Amino acid sequence: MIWCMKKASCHHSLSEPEAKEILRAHGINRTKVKFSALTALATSHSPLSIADIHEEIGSQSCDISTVFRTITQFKGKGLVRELNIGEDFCRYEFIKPGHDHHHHHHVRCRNCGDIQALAECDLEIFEKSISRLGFTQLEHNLEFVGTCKKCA
Amino acid sequence: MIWCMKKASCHHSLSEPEAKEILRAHGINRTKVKFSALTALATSHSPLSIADIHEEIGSQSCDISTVFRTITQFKGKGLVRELNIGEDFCRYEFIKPGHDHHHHHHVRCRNCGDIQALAECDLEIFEKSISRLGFTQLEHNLEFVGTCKKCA
DNA sequence: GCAGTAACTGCAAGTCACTTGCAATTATTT
DNA sequence: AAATAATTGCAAGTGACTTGCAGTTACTGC
Repeated sequence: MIWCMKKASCHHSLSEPEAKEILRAHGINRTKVKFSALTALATSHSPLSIADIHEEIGSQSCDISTVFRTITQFKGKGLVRELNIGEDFCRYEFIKPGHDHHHHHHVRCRNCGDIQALAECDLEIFEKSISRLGFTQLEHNLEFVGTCKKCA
Repeated sequence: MIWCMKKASCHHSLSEPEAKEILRAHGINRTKVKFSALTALATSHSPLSIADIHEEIGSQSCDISTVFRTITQFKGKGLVRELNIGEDFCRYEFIKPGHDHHHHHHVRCRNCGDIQALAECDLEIFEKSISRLGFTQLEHNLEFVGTCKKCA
């Protein structure tokens, strides 16, 4: 079980035709909001909040409720992973279809909010023990909060 | 790094004089609400939500905002640990002063909501790696969600 | 005990993330 | 191009949690 750090979070380049194909393949209408939200998520270096995405799209160009609905849809299609990093809102991370989304966790600075991704994790040891309790379909959520160099 | 399960969550018996002494020692006035909240937390077999505690005290006998304020105070004094187990509210766990509060995590059934505590964990390996990034005062939060036997 | 001070409380209103109903618009299908 | 289905803006609604304020209660020093 090796734990090491990655400098950047998962970041994908996403060409326009690629984005449109993803939407089509998932039965999502190709509207400006869906396209912009997908692109924002795919090209971001760190997980985005709904407000971040709304901002990115252009907050006056669309209603925030539409962003909420869009992300709910993306989540349902497996296009994003929802993160809870001890903030009072969720963040979302793009999962590129076809590419193995390597499961990982994050460290957030409690002061400046900077988020860094950790390398892939293997918590099978835990999950095996827990499954002996009779639990199935286990999901785990492991997040760290600390004070980063800049804020120390 | 050994992971094993405990059947029950941390549960303490707490005599009335003991409870009163804890409040006194922490500079908290001994009111009915503080006393009842402390006792409810200490004797519970699983982490309680604010609504749980309010219920326990007697929902008509005190305002829920008072419960929020009480728990905020307890948290500030280190009497409770706040848990986020993927619900849209927090749960609180009593930390008995003087007794080593062994750090542990939980499994929650996504269906019935049952929560079970896991044995003490040692995530020092992780934290050492993360501290090499320059992060200090690390806290981590690891929670599992699964489907329990009854709900499978 | 008793007055003075500080902590606590109920109530009502407010915040913030997130949801929902509805009617109008836009994308996709045929 | 018409029919159908998905998407959207707007406004109102949840639910957890917070806050201002004025009245009450607990603690402190005498």
